[in-house]
Amino acid sequence: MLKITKKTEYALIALTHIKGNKDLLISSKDISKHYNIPTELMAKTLQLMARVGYIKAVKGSRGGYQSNSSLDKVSLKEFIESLEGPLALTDCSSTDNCNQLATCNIKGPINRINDNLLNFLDNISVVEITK
Amino acid sequence: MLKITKKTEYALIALTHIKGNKDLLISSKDISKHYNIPTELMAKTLQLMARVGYIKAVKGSRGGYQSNSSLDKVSLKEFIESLEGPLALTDCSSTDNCNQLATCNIKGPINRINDNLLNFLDNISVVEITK
DNA sequence: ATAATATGCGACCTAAATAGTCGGACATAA
DNA sequence: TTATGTCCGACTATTTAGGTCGCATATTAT
Repeated sequence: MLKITKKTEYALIALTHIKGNKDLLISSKDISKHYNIPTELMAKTLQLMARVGYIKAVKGSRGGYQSNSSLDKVSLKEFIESLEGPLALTDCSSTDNCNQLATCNIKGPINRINDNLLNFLDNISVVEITK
Repeated sequence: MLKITKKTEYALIALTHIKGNKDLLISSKDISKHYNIPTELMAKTLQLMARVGYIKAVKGSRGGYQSNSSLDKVSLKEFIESLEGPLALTDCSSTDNCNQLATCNIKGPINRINDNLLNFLDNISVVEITK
């Protein structure tokens, strides 16, 4: 309930580690071993972050990942959503497939809270975590 | 991701409905039909709320539920936790069964964010939703 | 009395989301 | 040409959420 996923956790741990070793190439295995994270899952998560552009990948032997500048302006909301999809407190906040939609008596307040929550996450910068 | 559960949703809808019909006895079926909520699940949720003390139950034919005053001071955090258990952004925020605990490099910032988030939910009163 | 209609409660089942695994392709340096 | 990387999709397992069922108890109307 209200938890962030392991994927997001692993992503933040990895990102922090990579940023802490600026200019060095860090392999997926390095990180997964260091932090006791399942190898394949760590690999997949790093690939995802590379695809999105948060880190730079270097292929081949002696390859690895490198910190990519310019994620200073990325908010936690943006970060999570780019890895996991849209954030919302309820279904009706993002989609409209809800069986109570027509008669719902808490839609207004809930959506207001949802907005405030997303705003809260949007005002947290990822670098507040990774630095 | 970050969603509140249906149980909480149903609880809030029911509570709002019951409070809107002050002094009247509202049955579980009434609510489940009105809002298109699975009967048994609505029943269970109402029983839970009655047990916690948010509403008052009257058994027997012509029985039902009634609004219980003095939930004005209940926060959304308190409400959710009493129905679902402790809220936390990560495992390490509430328990200590985490495989990264020893080496984790984001524990500090994450727990700070967790605190702020819980604080945010603790500053929302349930009546802001139900009224 | 007893039938009808409520709540109370635990065990159970199902569905969906999350977490983790596997196999194989491609890239590059030693 | 081998060792060591990233890349990627499909797959399986586990956990959590969502929903169902059966039976007990309480109360009221008939």
